[in-house]
Amino acid sequence: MTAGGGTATTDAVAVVVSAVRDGIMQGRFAPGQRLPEADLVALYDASRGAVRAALAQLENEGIVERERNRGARVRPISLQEAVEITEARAVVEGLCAAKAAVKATADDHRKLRELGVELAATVENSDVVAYSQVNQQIHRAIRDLSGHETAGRMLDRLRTQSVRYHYTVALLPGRPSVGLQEHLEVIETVCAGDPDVAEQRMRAHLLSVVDALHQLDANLHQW
Amino acid sequence: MTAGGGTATTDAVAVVVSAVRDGIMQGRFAPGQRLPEADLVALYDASRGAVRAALAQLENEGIVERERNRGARVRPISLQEAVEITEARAVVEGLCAAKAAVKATADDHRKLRELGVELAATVENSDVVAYSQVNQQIHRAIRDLSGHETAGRMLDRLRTQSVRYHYTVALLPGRPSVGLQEHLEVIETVCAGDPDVAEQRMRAHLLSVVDALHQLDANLHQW
DNA sequence: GGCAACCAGATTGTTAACAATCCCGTTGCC
DNA sequence: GGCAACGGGATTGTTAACAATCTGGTTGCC
Repeated sequence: MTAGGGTATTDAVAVVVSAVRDGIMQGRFAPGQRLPEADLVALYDASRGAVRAALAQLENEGIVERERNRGARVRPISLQEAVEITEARAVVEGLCAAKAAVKATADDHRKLRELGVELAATVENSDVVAYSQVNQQIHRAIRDLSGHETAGRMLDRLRTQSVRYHYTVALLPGRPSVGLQEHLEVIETVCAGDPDVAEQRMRAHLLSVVDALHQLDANLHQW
Repeated sequence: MTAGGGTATTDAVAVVVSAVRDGIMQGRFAPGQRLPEADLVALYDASRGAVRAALAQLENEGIVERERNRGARVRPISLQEAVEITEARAVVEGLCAAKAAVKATADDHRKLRELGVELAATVENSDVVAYSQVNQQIHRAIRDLSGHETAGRMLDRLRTQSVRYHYTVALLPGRPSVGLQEHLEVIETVCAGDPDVAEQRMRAHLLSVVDALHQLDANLHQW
């Protein structure tokens, strides 16, 4: 559940990093909210040194910003940045899809199609939470199939930065069914073994997420 | 000169980070070499805490690896990893080229073409060092023109990981003239304002670097 | 001679106290 | 009343000492 990027520092800091990151993802820490070291020490029963190291790492991951002598706060992500992140995902996951199309075995194809069926079920049941989860599983599966570790690390990093937005995109009316269609196409082209088409489809899918983000923005300004 | 990624931590650690990073890039610290904290303290006259924070950041950047209670060492980069990094660069810089093709002004076109002329001169003079520098300037210019900050951060990170290899690629016989040709094509298509073709050309260029890397590997095994 | 337990030096991990900086309410003056 | 200097409290930055762990060589036994 907890993005497992990077090598281990020490145990204590890893615990704090995970806790704060999850807290941000789940919205328990709001964008812009301050994160005083003393509070984190009390919350997670860690030493100040550990908290300090954890904040440094989170800053490096881009989800926390620090100002000298003024502490850390949750970094707010603008819509423009969410768009950029999704555009970057589009090209990197496109690369993964292309590699996956070449490398995947018949057994992998079966598992991918299974995930496709699962995703269809979540749309049928209008289960937005499950939709998001299976959605992630599909992207993760293709990223794993590609065997491209560098791309994997980049995607880990991008994901942690933008997860807050993913939930909201799935809430757009009609979005899940569009997303389902696109995912099924991606899965089929990966199974077909054509790297170029697989890449193109994956990119098209994520660029449609970019459109959805803009639509989300329009809705927000309307209110 | 010094890759300027990331926000500022404190001054002292930033100094150590830059120093060690440059040391690795220039080959003063060899891959696999140990980096004892005490040595860095003595070398850069910094406190141990600062050195420690710096090592944590360098680990996060992927150019140093640490094992608990066993210290830090320069992370060796395999050829496979260099290939992966270049493949990732291909798609991300492709994105930048596409954006740049749309955004660039007539003045930008002029400056780009100037860089192309400079690059041609370095090939004419067989000046490999200057070739590498102008090469970087061209890629940097396109990345800046794109205005895509997320892609920019990703490229910064990729670059610091693989700089050791860049020098060597330019040393392959005939490589500079091939690279020159490709760069000129990229520049012209960006100036033409067609995002799709610009992206395609940039990707083709970097995938040809991937080929060069493989060739480098073959040469190495021959010796 | 070979091998396992052991010990000293070196190296890293952790903690706690000290110093510097900033924020914000207060005071005194014009 | 408005404004600038001041000061206490809170928060972060830095340093130094202490504890834990690893490495490599040595000793003693079989």
